[in-house]
Amino acid sequence: MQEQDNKKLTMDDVARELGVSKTTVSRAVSGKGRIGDETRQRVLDFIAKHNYKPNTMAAGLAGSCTYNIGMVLPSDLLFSDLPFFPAALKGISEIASSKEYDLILTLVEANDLTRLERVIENRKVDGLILMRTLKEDRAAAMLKKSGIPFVTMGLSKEPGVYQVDNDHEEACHELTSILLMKGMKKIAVIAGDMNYIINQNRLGGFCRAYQEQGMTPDESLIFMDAVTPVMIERAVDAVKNRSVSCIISADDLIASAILQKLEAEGLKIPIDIRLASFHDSGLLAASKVGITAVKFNTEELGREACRVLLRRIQGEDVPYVTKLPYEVALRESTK
Amino acid sequence: MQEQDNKKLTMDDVARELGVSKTTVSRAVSGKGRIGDETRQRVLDFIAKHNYKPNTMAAGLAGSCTYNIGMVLPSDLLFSDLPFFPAALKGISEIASSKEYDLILTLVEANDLTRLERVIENRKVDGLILMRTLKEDRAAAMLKKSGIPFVTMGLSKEPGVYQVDNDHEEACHELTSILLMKGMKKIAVIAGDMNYIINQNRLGGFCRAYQEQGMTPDESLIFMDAVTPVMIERAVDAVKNRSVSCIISADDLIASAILQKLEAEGLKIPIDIRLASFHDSGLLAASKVGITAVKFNTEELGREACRVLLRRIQGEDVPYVTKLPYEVALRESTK
DNA sequence: CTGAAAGCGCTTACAG
DNA sequence: CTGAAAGCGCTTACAG
Repeated sequence: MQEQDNKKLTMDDVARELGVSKTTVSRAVSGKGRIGDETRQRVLDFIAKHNYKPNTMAAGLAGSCTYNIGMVLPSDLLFSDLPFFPAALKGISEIASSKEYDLILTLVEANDLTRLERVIENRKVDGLILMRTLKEDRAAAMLKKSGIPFVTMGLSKEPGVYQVDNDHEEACHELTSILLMKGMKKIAVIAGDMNYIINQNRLGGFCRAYQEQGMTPDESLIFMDAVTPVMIERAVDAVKNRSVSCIISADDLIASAILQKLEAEGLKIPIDIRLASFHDSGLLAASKVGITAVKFNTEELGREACRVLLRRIQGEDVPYVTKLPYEVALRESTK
Repeated sequence: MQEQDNKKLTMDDVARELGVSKTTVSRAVSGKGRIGDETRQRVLDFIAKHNYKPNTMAAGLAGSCTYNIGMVLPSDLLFSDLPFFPAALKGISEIASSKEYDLILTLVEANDLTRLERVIENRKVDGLILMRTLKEDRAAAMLKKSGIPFVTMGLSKEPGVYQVDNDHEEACHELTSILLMKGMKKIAVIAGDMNYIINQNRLGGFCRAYQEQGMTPDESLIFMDAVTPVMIERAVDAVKNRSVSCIISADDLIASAILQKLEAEGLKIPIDIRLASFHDSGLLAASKVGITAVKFNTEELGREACRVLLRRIQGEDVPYVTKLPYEVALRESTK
């Protein structure tokens, strides 16, 4: 009780109280360097009892390690793809905090890397997670050059980058294959910002499914970069009189805009047209008919990304690409 | 170009190159301490040209300042009250990064303060923003004891706490008053977790509006802690045959659940019943009828909270309570 | 297995 | 207005 109210204990205090050197205390705390079992235990006991906490700033300066990991998120993703960020964050936070790491969150605006550069140059983090990959990934390129460990959520085209993904390509491939086999030959796709690799992967899986069945997708039914409600409405307009059997929406925000538009046009699902989506967030719960969707465990994606990063920081060998499973939930909307 | 690839410049390097002391460089960089205008300019020019960046760890250790600010969020709020966190985050990030501060995000689970304690004990931040206030605010209490500057988003019952809020009490008071004056005497309220002060404020404003018009709200029409869809459905069930004129929903997630339930029950808005909500997020865009809502500028709330915190960190005097405006948008749902 | 000492890159009294 | 020097609290060769 007494010590709690005093100035914080330093390593010096601990060493003095115990009659050992700072070196010894440091070794006991960090687990690095040779030290007798008994001595280590004595130090550890004392520390636990008196609630000593090493000063991160000092440790960082001396050992160049911060116990911080950086998360980098394009700020527009805060609002689109809504359920993604919170879920991923929760997973990352869980693993990070179990290893005593804290999280520094950097929102990057468009193509402006200054905030990210500051974090790197100030050595505020031991490693980073890029929460989304881009076609022209200047952030990934910069990080690679800087030599700091990092992992991306989603596939990256930069060679030699550690990446964790739900395999959206394969997921969209499977979804499309199923729809095709069910007899829907004319499928439209409405996808978001094609600068995000994830959207490219989805589209890629879609096309591959067609090709594997010896068909070619109708390019006039593929709508890319549908980032505003108006663009989505236009896409639906362009689709509605062409006897399309099904629309695949590249995420739930798009799907819910499509739903509204279809309703406004008086088109019923699955009678007049069918609909399938990615993600399966609460956004679609409002729909009376169940919407077929590819489901991902985004929290687990966050956890895994964080695990991989931590291993990289420790210098462990990790495979470059980790793919996590997905699940296709078939529901009424594609009956 | 040359220096960019070399080891990072240190303050020592700069001092040597310029033929001045480290002290002088430090003063020029920090702006603290007496220094000649001309000297300062020389140093600043050199720094800009050679892209010198002070090492935060070192500065932190010596001057005990981290250039980090902490954001603390109860993890359940990541998913409920959906639009709040991203918007607030964006605002905070904007101000913080304009002052060269980075953001450390701490998710706290239920009543577990360990993560927060770690951030404090490791002195990882210069100050914190509590993104939500609680009835029993152990986090606020702990921070106050620790003496570290912090501000809360939302009102706090702890005395002597700096707080920034949208004045939900007054907002709900105004909303309710308007509804009452429009002749809706029997209003039900469905509110979320009452551990959050914000929900108490909303309810408080509601009751005050009744009292000011010489009436008493019907307690059996006030539903608190409606945190699951099932509870919200039950509340609607309890309301539906009691000729209630309007339901006030304490946030958009609840409102959208209410909408679904009303639709399932075949109740039309505003014919059979009316509805008003807080926030006005995209969640309600799916509704065909416009939903009356109190609107807040959450991004600005984030900005202001961050400004207040930064002033506190600098030791400036700031009023304890800052209230930001709101707006009542009357729409079809309360016609 | 343990310790004395130098050093990480800053800040800040204290002198001048 | 400027500088020499001590110090922030750790880590880590280097010696023993």
